[in-house]
Amino acid sequence: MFAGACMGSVSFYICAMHTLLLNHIARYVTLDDAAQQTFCDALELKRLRRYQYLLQEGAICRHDYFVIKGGVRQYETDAGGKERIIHFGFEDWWISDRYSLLTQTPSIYNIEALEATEVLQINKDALEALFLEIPLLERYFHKVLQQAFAIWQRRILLLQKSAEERYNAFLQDYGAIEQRLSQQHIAAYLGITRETLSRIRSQYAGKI
Amino acid sequence: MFAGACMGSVSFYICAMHTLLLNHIARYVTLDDAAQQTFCDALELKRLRRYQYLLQEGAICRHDYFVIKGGVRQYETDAGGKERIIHFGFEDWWISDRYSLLTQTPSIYNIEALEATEVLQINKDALEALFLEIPLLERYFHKVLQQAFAIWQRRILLLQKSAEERYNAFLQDYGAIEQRLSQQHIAAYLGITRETLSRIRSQYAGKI
DNA sequence: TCCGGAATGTGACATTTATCAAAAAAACAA
DNA sequence: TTGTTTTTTTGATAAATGTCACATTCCGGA
Repeated sequence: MFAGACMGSVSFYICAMHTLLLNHIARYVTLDDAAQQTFCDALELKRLRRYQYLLQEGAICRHDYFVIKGGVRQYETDAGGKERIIHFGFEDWWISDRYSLLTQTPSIYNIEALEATEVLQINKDALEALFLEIPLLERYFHKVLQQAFAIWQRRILLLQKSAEERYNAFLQDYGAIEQRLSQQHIAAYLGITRETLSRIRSQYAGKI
Repeated sequence: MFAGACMGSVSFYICAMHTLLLNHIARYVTLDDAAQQTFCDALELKRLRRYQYLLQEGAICRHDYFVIKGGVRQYETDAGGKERIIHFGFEDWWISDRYSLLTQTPSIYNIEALEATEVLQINKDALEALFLEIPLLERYFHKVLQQAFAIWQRRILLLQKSAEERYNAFLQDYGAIEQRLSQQHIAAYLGITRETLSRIRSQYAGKI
């Protein structure tokens, strides 16, 4: 167990499970050991089986989640029962319902594990408290959000284009995780039906 | 002239043009007078006539802009010459090409004044330097970005819905600025043609 | 006031995508 | 393996939206 591995001398409080996140942070800011320790202390590991929820519609989102293993999807179920995926989260990605987290109102989204998944979660209030203590930490989260924002801006442009263009862009951006997703999830992410996606794909098969 | 009004004793360095922005900041964090002064010193006023560009395709975006009067649109012109508006900016909104700003690569967007407009601009590097000096300032920008992100998340969901639903949501969210926009700009924002928008609107006329 | 250009509205038709139904293929469990 | 369920593919058809052409309205400048 990870918890066990964390016991013992002080130097072992930072566990293997934290390294992915600490490396991620190191790409943006340089935290000293004490700050790393303080931050890691606020993290909690959460394991999910496939189909298990990280967040369910109607609940208030109180955590930000960093995926260290596996993958999740964040989706809305509309009045007609159709699912629209607005975001995926795989290794090295932060995920949560930012709107619910910000306003502390019930979420309209579900976040569900696509496979066996492990995330590190941090409580919103705990994180905000840490920002006061460690300004560099806020700088990290700010930078990560800036990057995410830039990507989402691009996505908005994409959603205004044809089904085929969206799929091409998806392959470019998410080629690495394409094999881990079902067609219907890709379609739900692109805002098209699985039938349309299937037809686009079969066109390609002919061309290649 | 504003510049003139700013001359004289030290207590007048913060000008009328800054109050909208300072009030905006005050809604998120509390800056002391010195910090306000330092921040305002980094700002520059820019006036635009209608149709004038704040940013042109191909240029590297080096500023973040806060609109204090008037309005702008941020749009892409695609290969077929069709314009897609990804964002508007009116009073009390920050606007810029976050991707270009972040990566310092040429922008694919134009930002153009829709009417006579005044913005306060701040240089990216100057702002980052200020973040080190005034951590609360980074907190403010982080919070503003969080809020913008939440709104954009919602927009992505909307873009996956029907033309009519998008228009309804637009009226809800931007009812206040609807009269200041032309139909074709609204259509370009919603990702539909102006003909389709015109037809949706004429349906309503019948219902009311 | 009138004129000319831009924006908006309308109709006919084309294209894209969704919907529904069912078959084929793949994944999974006993 | 075999049987069962889920996912993907395929076809026929419907609905939504786009395109093109042109009429109408709106608006600012001479």
